[in-house]
Amino acid sequence: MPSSAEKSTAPLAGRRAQAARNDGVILDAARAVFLDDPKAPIAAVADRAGVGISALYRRYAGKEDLLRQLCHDGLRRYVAEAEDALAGPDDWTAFTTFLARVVDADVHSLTVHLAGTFTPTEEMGRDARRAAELAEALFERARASGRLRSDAVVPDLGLLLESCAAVRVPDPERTRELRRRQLAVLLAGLSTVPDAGPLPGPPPAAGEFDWRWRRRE
Amino acid sequence: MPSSAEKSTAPLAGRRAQAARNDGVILDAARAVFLDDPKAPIAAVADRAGVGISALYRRYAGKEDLLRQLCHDGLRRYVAEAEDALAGPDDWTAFTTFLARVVDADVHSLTVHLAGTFTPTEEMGRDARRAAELAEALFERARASGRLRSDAVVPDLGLLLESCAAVRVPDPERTRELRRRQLAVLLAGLSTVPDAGPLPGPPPAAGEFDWRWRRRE
DNA sequence: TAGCAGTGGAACGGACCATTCCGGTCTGCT
DNA sequence: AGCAGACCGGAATGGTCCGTTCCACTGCTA
Repeated sequence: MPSSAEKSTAPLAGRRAQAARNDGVILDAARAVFLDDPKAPIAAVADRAGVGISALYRRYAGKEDLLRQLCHDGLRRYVAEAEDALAGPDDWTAFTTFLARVVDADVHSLTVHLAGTFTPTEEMGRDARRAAELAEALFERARASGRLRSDAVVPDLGLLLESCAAVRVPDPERTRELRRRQLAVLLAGLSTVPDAGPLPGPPPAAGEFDWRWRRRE
Repeated sequence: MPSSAEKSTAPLAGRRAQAARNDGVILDAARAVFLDDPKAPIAAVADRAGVGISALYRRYAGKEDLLRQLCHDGLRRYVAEAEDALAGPDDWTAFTTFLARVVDADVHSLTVHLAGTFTPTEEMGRDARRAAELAEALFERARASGRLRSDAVVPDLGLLLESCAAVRVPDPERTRELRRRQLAVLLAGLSTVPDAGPLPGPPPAAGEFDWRWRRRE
């Protein structure tokens, strides 16, 4: 309990400050909780954040609202990482560091795995489209670098991210390490190799993973 | 109507036959349902099987019992496929066909993903141990063939199977195709390649994925 | 034809959860 | 100083979902 010493200047003190700080605390807690279990109860978030349920409902109209927010944040993160990577000079490096960052931040769980639990906004649709464009750009540059096997296609990225997100152990830090390893294996598998035969079956198609976004009834 | 003519020989008719047939129908339905959603309600299985709930409870003491049975079957399937593959002459082929079969049958979802929903029997423990031995044997043979990259370790198989099981679209047949593709990528990634750097981070350890088997409370 | 294995499905009781509501506390303003 | 209201903790509410039990019924089987 900081007393009334600092008043107006500093980054807010007292009740207001606590409230403002809670904004972040709650969002962080929500991210952690729903990352661990997409259908965790709201109360779990409140507990994790160390606040009451009211603090949550003061900020979000309901669970769906919170989920949507979280998912949208993840989407934005994805876009941001893609843009950042795209700014780099080396084609292959841009591709791999983008994937590494996205895997590290578990953006996939934050977006795809939360899909269907809320009705998306129009803006999310736009962001998703933009994300797809950027991913394609990254992919094309990777292909241009010549290090990508020729029968790999853009939607393979979906498979790759899903695979990495599936790796999961109780300890988050260890999870990150194992995912990095898995990513390395997958990237090696998608790289040009002299002998390897072609990948089997029809390659994944563009919208083939969108089914998750259909509202679950 | 078929009176007491055929009594013991023929595949049974009438009430008894129906019952015997239901055994299989129910098990199939249960597999399909729980593969799709490990926490599906019992009623979903009954519906899918086209029988009443009683038909289920006549055969299994409860949900846990059914799940355990299903899981054990999966485990046995795993062992059977491993033994079968081990009998083949070519080291690398034995390894890859084993994996393909296990992935096709979705044995991973049947075992690991159902873990923690029931208390395992002692026999399952034995079978699990045997499964691990066989997997290791297969892995060592693959290594002996020289086609496996040197920094791959046995527990990487767990990562691999988890990854493949994570691939999932509404259509089961398409799911199988996509998983085959994913498996191909992963195997390529685990194969010996001239330039590739070493895999990052500490490799997965032996019991590192056993946490799922701890009873969820 | 009596009896019962086998069954369908309603009913029960409990667990779980989103959301609302009711005091209470502290603050910023007058 | 004092008060209106922002903010909050957490109990209470109402509803859904699900495992399991129960009971009436059917048609073999002996």
